[in-house]
Amino acid sequence: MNIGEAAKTTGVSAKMIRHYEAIGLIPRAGRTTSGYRTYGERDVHTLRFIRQARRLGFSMKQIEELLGLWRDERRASADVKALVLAHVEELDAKIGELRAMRDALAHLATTCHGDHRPDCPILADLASGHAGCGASPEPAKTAPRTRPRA
Amino acid sequence: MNIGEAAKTTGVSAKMIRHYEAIGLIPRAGRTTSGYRTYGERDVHTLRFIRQARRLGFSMKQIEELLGLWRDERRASADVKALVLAHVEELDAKIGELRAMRDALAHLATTCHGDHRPDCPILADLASGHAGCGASPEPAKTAPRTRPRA
DNA sequence: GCTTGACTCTGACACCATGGCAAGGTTCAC
DNA sequence: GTGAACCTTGCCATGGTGTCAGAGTCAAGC
Repeated sequence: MNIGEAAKTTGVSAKMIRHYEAIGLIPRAGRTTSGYRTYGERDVHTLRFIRQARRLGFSMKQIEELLGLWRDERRASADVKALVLAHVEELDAKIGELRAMRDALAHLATTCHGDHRPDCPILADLASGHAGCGASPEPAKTAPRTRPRA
Repeated sequence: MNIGEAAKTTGVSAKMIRHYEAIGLIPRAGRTTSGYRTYGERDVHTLRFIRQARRLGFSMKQIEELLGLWRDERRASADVKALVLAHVEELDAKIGELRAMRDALAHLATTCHGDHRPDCPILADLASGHAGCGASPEPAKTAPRTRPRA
């Protein structure tokens, strides 16, 4: 299987497959004599695993750990669960931040009459510098942009 | 006021002030004969406006528009409101995605006994490739990382 | 006046995950 | 053998921020 077909069947772009190889997330693919990468069932499986984890918002680092656990026959399921629960907490934190922003903005919007006149409490509030959103956003792992292809 | 002091009083780092100037978000600052940037009340005001908007999760592009409206005496408050409501929708979408991930993961976690044994439905699910999270995450504007300083 | 420390300047590199483009090689069907 | 569709590598871009390096500037103390 060439990289294009692997991409098609796994939903991971060829570009990303190469990238994952480059950063060592997946082992170096086999090559034909002319240098084309080749993929088998096993590789496809791994790629699907990765795509699925990305969809669930895991960072590459976390996915590395998940892959390690996946490949380790002697893993303890508790380790997997802990990793997942930690990620759930991250998501909760992120959601909380966004919701604080959302609520602050929605409230602000209600204070603005929204017509042709120029005076606008929203701008006044922004200019005042006085917060309105309690959240103190973290670096905030960007969610994976899942497959524009599939 | 030098850039350092402007940074301190506005909560925008000196680095970012220079960056905003470089991308044209704020006008070029005045300079001393030796090349130091100087800032006045007006600049401080603008910077606080920007910081506040970032805190509320607006992208730089949106902030550019907000600044334009802010500076335009003849704006219609409806334009501001529309911009804000659009951003609220973006936030809602983002929150929805994250919550879908969160719920899928939380559910998955409940299926895993989480002990010393290796068998783990979480890994099995990831490996199956069969989704579990309906969300199809967008590029996902990273939330601003607000001031480690203040 | 000289030194020292705190500031400033510019520019480059890093993050993270991904896309895009370009210039060239390969494979396969017609 | 030719063209289309694929593959290769490598570089640049995104967004918003930090960090670092090397060099200039300023003010205060001696």
